[in-house]
Amino acid sequence: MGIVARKEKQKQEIRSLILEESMKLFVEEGFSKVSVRKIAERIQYSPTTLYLYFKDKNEILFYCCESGFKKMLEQNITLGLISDPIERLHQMGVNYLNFGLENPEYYDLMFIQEAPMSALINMGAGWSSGDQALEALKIIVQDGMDKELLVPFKVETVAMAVWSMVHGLVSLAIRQRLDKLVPAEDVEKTMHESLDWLLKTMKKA
Amino acid sequence: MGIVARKEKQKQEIRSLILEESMKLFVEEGFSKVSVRKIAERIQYSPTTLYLYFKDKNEILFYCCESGFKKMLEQNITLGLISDPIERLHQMGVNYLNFGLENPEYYDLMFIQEAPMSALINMGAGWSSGDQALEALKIIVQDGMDKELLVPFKVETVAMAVWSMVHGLVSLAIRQRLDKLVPAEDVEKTMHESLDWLLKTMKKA
DNA sequence: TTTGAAAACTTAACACTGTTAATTAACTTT
DNA sequence: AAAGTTAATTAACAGTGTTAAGTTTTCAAA
Repeated sequence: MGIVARKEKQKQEIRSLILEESMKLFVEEGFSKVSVRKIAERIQYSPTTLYLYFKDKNEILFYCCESGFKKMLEQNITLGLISDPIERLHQMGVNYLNFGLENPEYYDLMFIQEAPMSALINMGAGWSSGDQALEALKIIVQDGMDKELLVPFKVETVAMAVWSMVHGLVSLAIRQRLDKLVPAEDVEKTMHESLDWLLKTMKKA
Repeated sequence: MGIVARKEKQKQEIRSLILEESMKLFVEEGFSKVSVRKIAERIQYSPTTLYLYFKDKNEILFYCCESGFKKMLEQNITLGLISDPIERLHQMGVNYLNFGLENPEYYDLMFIQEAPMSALINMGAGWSSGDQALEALKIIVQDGMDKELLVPFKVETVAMAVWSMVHGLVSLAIRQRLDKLVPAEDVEKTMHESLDWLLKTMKKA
């Protein structure tokens, strides 16, 4: 059945086209400016056609997240070389901050907006590449404790703490809340200092 | 000029009415469900009337934030009794987590949404009660260092780290991202453990 | 090659959203 | 009472996500 396979392929191509153009749109203009009609206009289709390929707008955003996570994981391939858990964790944090600050629209979608998560709930599926990053974090923390560089504690708890901190930094920065604490031009520098402080502090004496 | 004063008072009353009803609305139905028309319907005025009292919707939300901060500060009055900086900081963190989890709609507005901040930028004014809370945090951190309970570091940096962490915890929880790390029923407990871990970790040995 | 069903796509419409300009109603001052 | 000022409204614009109904295209069987 070569013909049904080809049709399936075409369908997937249009799906990809929709996702690509959606991503371009919110990288260019931010999350709030992405509308079904604007996406449709870019791919030269009627707005309602999108509903033949995706359940609703949230589902489109959900799949855009996936590609965001891939982007994020790519940034972490350099990590493979670092073996010291603390240093590795530190570099992971630095990458996280940089990703957030360089791709605020992606970050917004992946971690701040609720839309993609409500799509996730309305679907059976999980969050493949999203979970992957969290697993990596847990493994490093565990490794650090095994090598007695971190004081022993429940791994999930420490992982949650570390993730929350870097997420807190990025999300407050993106939403201009850190300007209240330090001058705007010092925000990025101070964010990195905060990360340094955390790692220095949690390191076993 | 008793008459002009009375008119001014009436104007302020309607302003308050708008704000009260707006707050009720998003406590009941969440931020995204608050629309100008819904507010107007509740106070039995035409939607456009709101624009005679506020520049736009963002400005309404901005003033709702103010009342959120007041609510938050109220929760902190019990803090006055605690003199030990670490314990005080800990209780402050606990209050913060509780406020976020108990008033997710308020928290959303105050720290996650960008709308109120863009209103702030379009106004000359500052963020009176918002800044106040941050000052309190800085003072405690400074106090902890003075009393040699915390290792010396740039105060803004440590304050930013602590705030980011609790904000990260709350905002990830509100957006259902922590379910990816621990089962939903353990989220709240683990959040508090993360906070405990931070304070235990940052305490000078 | 023509027919007919299935798939792909579009048009029209609904019920919303924030916001502005023009218009009417109400109250104050002369 | 007439004129002027303020307050509130109606009508409208341009946009949003989404659904139902109608149209066009595709493609296998007769």
